[in-house]
Amino acid sequence: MNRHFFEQDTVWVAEQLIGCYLVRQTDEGIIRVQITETEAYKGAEDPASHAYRGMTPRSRLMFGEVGRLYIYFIYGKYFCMNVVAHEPGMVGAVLIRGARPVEGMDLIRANRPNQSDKTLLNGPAKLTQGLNITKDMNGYDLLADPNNCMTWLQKERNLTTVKTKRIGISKGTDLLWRFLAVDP
DNA sequence: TGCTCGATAACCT
DNA sequence: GGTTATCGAGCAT
Repeated sequence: MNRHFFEQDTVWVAEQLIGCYLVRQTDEGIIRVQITETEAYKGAEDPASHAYRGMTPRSRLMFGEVGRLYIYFIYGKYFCMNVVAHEPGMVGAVLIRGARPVEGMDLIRANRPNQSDKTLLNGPAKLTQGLNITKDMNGYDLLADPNNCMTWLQKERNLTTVKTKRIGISKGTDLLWRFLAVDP
């Protein structure tokens, strides 16, 4: 996983991220998950994107250096996590919508008590809750990882993936920019 | 300065 | 399957 990987078309990166791992380091220990669901959001050409109307204080990271996290607060209670990814001079980020626990199940459960295995990380806000990711990691560079908080791990093989319409949005619903791993 | 609504999830029935 | 909690960004006054 290097900077160049994220400096490519946002939709392509969204698809490629399926099957990759996120390694989260906390005081309590290590959490490792495999990404199973993503969505691509672009710039002026994507009416569902936070960057659609140009740069704002919130969306400015989507215009900036690739590989950084863009985390935003939504519905008064939740956080969603994106990775900035776009071709040079372009705008975009990939929303990480879901993952599968690989290591640190007890830590994930501690972050999300009383949840079944199915509902542990199968949603963007559930994921950030399970990995204990909040606004303070907005702008964090997973490729530099100075504080050893979280980093990427390359997938060892491609998973079978399907492409669908993005969900939970009211505009740009015709684009097939959502990717998810087919359950084995 | 005010108002609307959202890239949602949890908790009901 | 339907409802609600909850608040900030963005845009209109």
